[in-house]
Amino acid sequence: MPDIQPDKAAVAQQIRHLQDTLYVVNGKWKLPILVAVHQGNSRFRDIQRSVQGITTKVLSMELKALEQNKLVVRKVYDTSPPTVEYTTSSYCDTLQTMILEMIAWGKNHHDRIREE
Amino acid sequence: MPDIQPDKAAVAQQIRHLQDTLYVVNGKWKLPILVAVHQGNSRFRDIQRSVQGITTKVLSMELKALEQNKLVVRKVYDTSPPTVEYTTSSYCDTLQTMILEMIAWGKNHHDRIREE
DNA sequence: GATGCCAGTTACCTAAAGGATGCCAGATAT
DNA sequence: ATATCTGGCATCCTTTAGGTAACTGGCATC
Repeated sequence: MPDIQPDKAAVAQQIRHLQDTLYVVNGKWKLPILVAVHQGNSRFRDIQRSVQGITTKVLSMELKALEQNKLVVRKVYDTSPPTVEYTTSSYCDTLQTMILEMIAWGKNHHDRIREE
Repeated sequence: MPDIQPDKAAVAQQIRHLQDTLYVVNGKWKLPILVAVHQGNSRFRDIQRSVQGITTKVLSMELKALEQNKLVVRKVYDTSPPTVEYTTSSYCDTLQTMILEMIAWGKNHHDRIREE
């Protein structure tokens, strides 16, 4: 009976939330793509050039996934040839502080590694 | 000559920092494990029970990787049988705000998904 | 009229991540 | 005495992420 420890349940809950986030932004590329798009790269090739090393196939797949998760918006303009524009959604903005934290940590970590 | 756009370089730099972070905490399990350990689960089996669904093999591998990245500390006590204790390092604390942001976002995202 | 740009798609392949199962040895609990 | 706990390791297998390369079809440019 005293086996039930409420804080263990709370920790488990936190871990589940964390895993929900990881599920959406998993992989090498999703967050870098979001940053690139958010910073104004709206065209497919521009994004590809910003995110060093990504191939067209992977970028195409990742953009689709991000669109499904409502983080980016894809608009096609009926020009000739058709123009495609990617933008980040307002929902994507809710990720901003998290991403900024990750960028800051990465910078700090990089400096730290170089010191060794 | 006017091809060089300084803010493009800055964006590229940010993306690189982000990728450095992703490199350290990549995969399904590393951050959940860190949370579990940080919250006081110091024994192997306790961690395994906290991080739902992880197998001993994967946990063992991930703990080694985290130890190599100086995020967790492994101590063996010379009892019989030997007791093994995992704790988070002080360096790991620098990840805290980032992780808290991720947990918060995951919670919010989960609620948002359920509304649909 | 050949080349290159755009926004991708398709097919194929490899490496790595992750999962399933079984095992060990000493100790404690039933 | 036997069942279970500890901290893992070894083996085998499946899945998936990601990479390579080639191609498309309209338009513009050289």
